[in-house]
Amino acid sequence: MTVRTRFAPSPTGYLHIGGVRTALFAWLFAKGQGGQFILRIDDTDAQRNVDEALAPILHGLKWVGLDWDEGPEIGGPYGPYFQSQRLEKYQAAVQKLLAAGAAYRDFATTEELQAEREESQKAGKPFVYSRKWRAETDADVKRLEAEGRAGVVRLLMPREGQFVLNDIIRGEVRIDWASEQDHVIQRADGTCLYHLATVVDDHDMQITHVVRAEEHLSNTARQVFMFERLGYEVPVFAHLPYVAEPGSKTKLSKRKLDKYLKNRDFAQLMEHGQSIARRLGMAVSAETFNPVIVDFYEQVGYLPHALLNYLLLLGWSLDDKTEDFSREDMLKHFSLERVNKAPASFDCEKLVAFETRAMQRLPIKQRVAKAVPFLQRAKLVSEPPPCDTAPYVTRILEAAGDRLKVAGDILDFDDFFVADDALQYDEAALDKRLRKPVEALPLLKKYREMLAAIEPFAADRLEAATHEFVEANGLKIGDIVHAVRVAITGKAVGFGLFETLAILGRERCLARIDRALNVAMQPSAGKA
RNA sequence: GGCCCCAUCGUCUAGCGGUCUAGGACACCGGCCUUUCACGCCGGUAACACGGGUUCGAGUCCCGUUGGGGUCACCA
Repeated sequence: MTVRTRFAPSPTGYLHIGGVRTALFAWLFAKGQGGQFILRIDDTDAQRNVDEALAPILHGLKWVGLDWDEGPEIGGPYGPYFQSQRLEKYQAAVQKLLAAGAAYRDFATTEELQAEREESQKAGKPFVYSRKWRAETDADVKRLEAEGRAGVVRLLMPREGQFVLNDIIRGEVRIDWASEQDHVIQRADGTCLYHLATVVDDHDMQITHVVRAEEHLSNTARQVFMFERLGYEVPVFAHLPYVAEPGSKTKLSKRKLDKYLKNRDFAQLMEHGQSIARRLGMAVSAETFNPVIVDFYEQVGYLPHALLNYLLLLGWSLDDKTEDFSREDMLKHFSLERVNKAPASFDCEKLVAFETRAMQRLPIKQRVAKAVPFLQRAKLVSEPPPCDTAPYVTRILEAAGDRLKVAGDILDFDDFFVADDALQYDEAALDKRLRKPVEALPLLKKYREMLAAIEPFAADRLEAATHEFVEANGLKIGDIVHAVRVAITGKAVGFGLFETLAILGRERCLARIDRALNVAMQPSAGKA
């Protein structure tokens, strides 16, 4: 029997980072042993814009490369894969449970139930429904309906003994049946609830292993109860620890961004992403654009594999040293047995470290291919790009080396793409390097003349000439290099100056220096 | 609060009774390199929550305490 796992998100409008990890583990477990990974949409809670709320989830899964064998868009032999389209199946299961004496019709009102709950709470006892409005016969049903009551269907849960679960990750877990409620599985209007639906679907779709987050652990007893009373084979369960907040053990949630933003690393990750997004002209509201949502990483230009590699090690490890996993390595080595039991907190710094390493290893050609779309989105390069774009960006990225951590970082080098007379100067750098040192402007002028004559206008020649220039004028290299950098890039920081000069070319360098000389003679913008 | 789960450096983890004076990675702190930034290199700080057992021997097994977390819907 081949292994079949599933990921069953509800259409919330975004893909949570913890959800990706759950999907990853389920995907790896199945695909690693030649099985199937199924995507099913838990939309029993019929919402209006399912398509709209689902799109980002499908998109996110595709982006990280977690492809599904059956599910939305591709269908499959056990469809439909949307719970909202499977109601008859659930209703049939309800009938079966009713017939088997595993469920009953119940006519209690919300208020009556609430009263019972409060009573047990007052008594300090766990709530156990009295089953007072349970209809045992058709006559009961008639009588209760005549009272104007609406009937739901509840599970007739055992009230003695223990449920024993053998979880792949957590081992043996015991729960007293008495602590379980008579859960509602069908509403008065005939619609069905999640617990029933998930059991019916997992069976219909022949799921062999339910790999899901730990918050479902306490749901397992009632689900297994249904599997058994429905005469279904019970799948194997594996409950993953959840992904926790940075620096805490509380479950990571999209709703607590304000709190996470107080974490320095998280705030930094966010700010870095937002600065890129802003330059792309994107909306950067924390509500829709933040590191808890997977889309964030795609928009900013992270490599999907780096995210996956990081997430893989969040709660799982192969041994005491292996950190880098190719997709093949992951599939080959992953096992649920080695998943940790304790929650793991989301560590931004480490994610960035994986990303940095992955980007460094990416061949230059691919780095260029990742970067160019960002230049286009920022309107720094036209679309389609001029034919000299690729070689030009290649030179920049070669010079930038590992300074490009995510593809969007290419925007740090926007100065290579703007017109000479549109270059923005960092005022602080201008003050420090050109306006404040008394000798700066005359020196820069002199250096400009040297540049005008130098042949060839190439990095190594420029470097040698600059050293000669420094020596001839009794300077230190720092006396000229910083001034030139500010003059030609507008910035205080950047990669090697001589590469920068060479890439820009003589004409643009001279034009920029001339303009900088002019600008530097004006008073600081802030004071003007 | 009831029930359930969890517990090794700041973080992710290795460790499945002796090889642990606890290993790796990220972060951090020094130093080197250096035209800025980044990288790189060298070195360093840093953990078995606590208390009882079991055992010749416990980070590793058991119990308790403490702490953390999850869950208690006609949500999924």
